[in-house]
Amino acid sequence: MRDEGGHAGVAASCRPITDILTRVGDKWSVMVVILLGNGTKRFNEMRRLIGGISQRMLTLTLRGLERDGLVTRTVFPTVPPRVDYALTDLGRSLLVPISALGAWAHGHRDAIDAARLAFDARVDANAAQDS
Amino acid sequence: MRDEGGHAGVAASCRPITDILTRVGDKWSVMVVILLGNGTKRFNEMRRLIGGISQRMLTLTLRGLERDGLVTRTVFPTVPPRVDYALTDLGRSLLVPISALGAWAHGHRDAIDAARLAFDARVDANAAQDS
DNA sequence: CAGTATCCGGTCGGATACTG
DNA sequence: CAGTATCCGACCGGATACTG
Repeated sequence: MRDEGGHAGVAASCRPITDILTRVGDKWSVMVVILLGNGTKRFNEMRRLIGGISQRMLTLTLRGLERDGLVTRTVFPTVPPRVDYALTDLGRSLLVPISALGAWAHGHRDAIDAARLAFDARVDANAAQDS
Repeated sequence: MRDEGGHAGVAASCRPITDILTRVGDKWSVMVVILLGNGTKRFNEMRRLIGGISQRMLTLTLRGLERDGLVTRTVFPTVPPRVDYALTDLGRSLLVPISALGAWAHGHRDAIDAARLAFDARVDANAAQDS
């Protein structure tokens, strides 16, 4: 019982993981979660803090996180309107493994950059040889 | 020093994390890494085990992981050709936070599904009201 | 067996304009 | 302020055909 016995169950057992990773692995979700990790924020406040995200994408990202129960959206019926976003308990619990992955990414950043440079150099060398 | 002081540094500090997550958050990378996590595999062997991935995507996924120094590719100049894929030390170290995230995903799967159902029901109810 | 090459539909995400 | 609506280019990923 090591790696054999894999009919199609491998894909099935990874489905939830991949599912989460595609939610959190998109262009902005992690940044939003981490940002909300240190406090409630308003819409345009996040927009400014992130700097580079479009209105549309911030809305879509927040809606996705809200749908998954990671973020709450609180509307104050004032004028001008005010909407607060915050992490739920579920969202805060996600912060733990996300931070672990973040720490890994930060810690191995140089190694990855070096690997990329080496790989690209090797590819370029091969391409030049095929002239 | 809590959440203020964010000019544009938030995006910068999340760049490596997002970078890793877009690599690992694509459709197949996690599955491939976990699969290689319990041993060296050959190309078509992985293709069968994953079941559902196209030849093209498996190639691209493996090339990406190889480029980042997470996977090694060993070609045996035999006939028919044989190519072995395995995790590097870096790749194995990634397995740790990935597994943590996997455990989180697995553990909170029901909560997320429930949140989605509730959210969709709420949206449907609002849509019906706007008839 | 282990790829590469090409085509092509679907989705992601930015830009812009408009609204309560 | 906090969105929605629309358009559109870029990229992702599957299907298919071909190769050493």
